[in-house]
Formats: sequence, C-alpha cells, structure tokens
Amino acid sequence: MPAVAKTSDREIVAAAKKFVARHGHEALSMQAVADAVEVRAPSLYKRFDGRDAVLRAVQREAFREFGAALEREQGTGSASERIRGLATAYRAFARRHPRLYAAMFAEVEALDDDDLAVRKAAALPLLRALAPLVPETTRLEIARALTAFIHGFVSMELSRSFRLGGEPEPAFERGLAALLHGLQTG
Amino acid sequence: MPAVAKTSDREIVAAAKKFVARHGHEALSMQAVADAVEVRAPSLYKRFDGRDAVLRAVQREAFREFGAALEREQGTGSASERIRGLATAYRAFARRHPRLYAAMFAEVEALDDDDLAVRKAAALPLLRALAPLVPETTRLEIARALTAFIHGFVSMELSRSFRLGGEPEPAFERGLAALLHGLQTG
DNA sequence: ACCTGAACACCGTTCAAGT
DNA sequence: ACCTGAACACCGTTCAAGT
Repeated sequence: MPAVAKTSDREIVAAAKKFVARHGHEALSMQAVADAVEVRAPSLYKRFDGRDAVLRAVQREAFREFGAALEREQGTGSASERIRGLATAYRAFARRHPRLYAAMFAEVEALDDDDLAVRKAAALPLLRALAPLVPETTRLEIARALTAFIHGFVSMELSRSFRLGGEPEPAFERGLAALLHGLQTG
Repeated sequence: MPAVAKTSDREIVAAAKKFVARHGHEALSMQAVADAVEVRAPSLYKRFDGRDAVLRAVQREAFREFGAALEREQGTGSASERIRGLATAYRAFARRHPRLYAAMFAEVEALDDDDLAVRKAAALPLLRALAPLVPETTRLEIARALTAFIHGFVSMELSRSFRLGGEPEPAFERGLAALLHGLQTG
C-alpha cells in the first residue's frame, strides 16, 4: 500500500538552503530540515544519502544562483569595465548572502558531476569577459588570479579579517585596478 | 586533598593542534583531545571553557607559527623581491600545514585580545616590507589587496577549486607580478 | 512506496561526588 | 585542587515495522 509522499527533493533543498542562509552550514542538521518539511529525520534518507548530500544540493543551488547573477551582469562597456562589473556583482552576491556564500565553500565529502558542472558554469562569465582582452593561452591563469583576489577579499571581509582599521572598500578598488592594469601590461 | 594534575594547558593545546593538523578542525572533539592527554573529557573544562576555547588556542598557536615563518623570510634584496619572498613563504606555510591553515580561518564564537594580537602580529611583516615602496597613506590598502590575493589563491588551491585544468603555479606568479606592478604604478 | 519509532554510537557540556 | 562517572540534550544514521 503506497504511503503518500509528504515532501519532495525540491522542498527539502529549499528548506535546507533557507536554513543555511539564516543559520550557517555548520548549524545545518537533518532534524532541522525534517522539522521544516514536517517529516521525521529518517524519512530524509529516502531522498538524500545523508547530511553531506543535502549540503551538496544546497551548494548546487547556491552556485546556480551565483552563476545566474554573474550572467546578468554581462552589460555594455569596455572589456575591462565588464570585468569590473563582474567583480562587483561577485562581491555583491557574497554580501547579500554571506552565510550561503560561506556554505558554497564548505568542505564536502566528494563532488559528483553535477556539483562540478555548476561550479564550472559559474566561472564562464569571467572567462568570456576576458576573451577580448587576453589571448587564450593565458586567459585561464588570469581568470584564476582575478578570482583568487575577489574570493580572498570577500572571504576576509565576511569573516571580518580586516582588523587594522579603515574601510575595506578602497583596498578592493585598488587591488582590482592593479590586477586589471598589471595583467594587461604583464 | 589536592588531586594531582594529570595534564596542562600546554599539553592540551599541543594535542589538539596535532589532531587538527592531522584530521582537520571539523573533526576536533573534546573526547579525542581527552584521549590524547589521558584524562576524561569533563576534566578539560577545568582548563578551557569548551571546544571553542580549545580551537581558539590552536588558532593562536598556528598564527604564532605562521607569523614566525613570515618573520624569518625578511631576507635581502629589493623591496619587491622581499614581498615576493613573503608571498612564497605564506603559500609554503599553507601547503605544508593545509589543515592547520584551514583551521586558522574556522569560525569561532568570539575573539579575545590575545586572539587579535597574534592575528595582527602576522600582518606586520608584509606591512614592513611595503614601507620603502609605498607611502603610509595607502600601505594598509595595498597590504590588504596583496593578502586577499594570496589568501584567496591558497584557499582555492587547498580546496582544489581550480578544476579547469593546467597547473595553478603560473596563475600565482602572474597574479602576484600583476599586483606588484599595478600597485606601484597605480 | 514512503513514513515512522526505536535504537546505536557518537557529540558538548554540567555537576555532584570522590580523593 | 583536580579528576571522574553519570546524566542531559543533542547529533547522524540504520532498520524493522507499519500503512
């Protein structure tokens, strides 16, 4: 006699993502998700392999949203203005969803092909914006250097690692300008 | 009747640090530390307020070691060669102690004055190396931009976030060179 | 086919009782 | 003064039993 489904993959991921956005990925528990979708915790194991699988599903959703936010930023202007726009959109996403952004980089046990696909997709807008500016041979290196700077800056900002006074703002502007200038002349 | 002390703050921190270096900070438990120093877990609470306090003590030790490694790098050569040396020493420390490096940035409940002091001390070598190169008014910004790049790069490298093929090495060299060049001309 | 209670092996933490 | 066992409220996860 088939028991009626009280929830779904989609609802579970949405509830988990909402919880992570509010309380952080460290606090994510199967109990909390189960409560939110009104089943008992063991029922979640019919749909997800465990906490790690739920967290990875949240990460996939977050990377999709993040990638979409960057895609939306494909505005007009020069190539280097477009890159600035992407950097700003990147930082804005992280500041708007700080706990979700942190969760995107939480360690998980193993990434499957879907996990890798959404991560790679989020890297494409920057690579496209760099295309008119730098040759294909060095494009990936330059994208990595830019991403390292933006990710590092945003991570330090969100974890309040800038403790020597002053605003972080000018350091972001200066670093970005220096990289854009140096990467073209280098 | 005073009971004999079976352990000490020092021994507990050393055991916890060793555990974190081996298994990562997420796996750190009071039980594991207690086993290592041969007491029962509740005894640890006579010396530390809880898991968070133990983890913060590990972070302090790690930041001290890290700062000392950077101090040691105060070699000869031009200012920008010294900065390159610091960046390389930074990255080398993170690669030599990947789990300890990750643990240094683990979220903890609240930092006390000692926590802040060791973090600030670790930032000084770079600020000193920048002194002959850039005026005091922009030095902190520039240090932050450099640190953001190095930390971001190392974090991505250690979490295997570079998944589009090729070696990370040239991206580090290129980004660092671009920043050093751009920061001086900007 | 999906849901559940009960159970297991863990956590962090508190506290009364020992010496 | 420090250590301990017992206990409490949690975890993640498994599984037999329900419908």
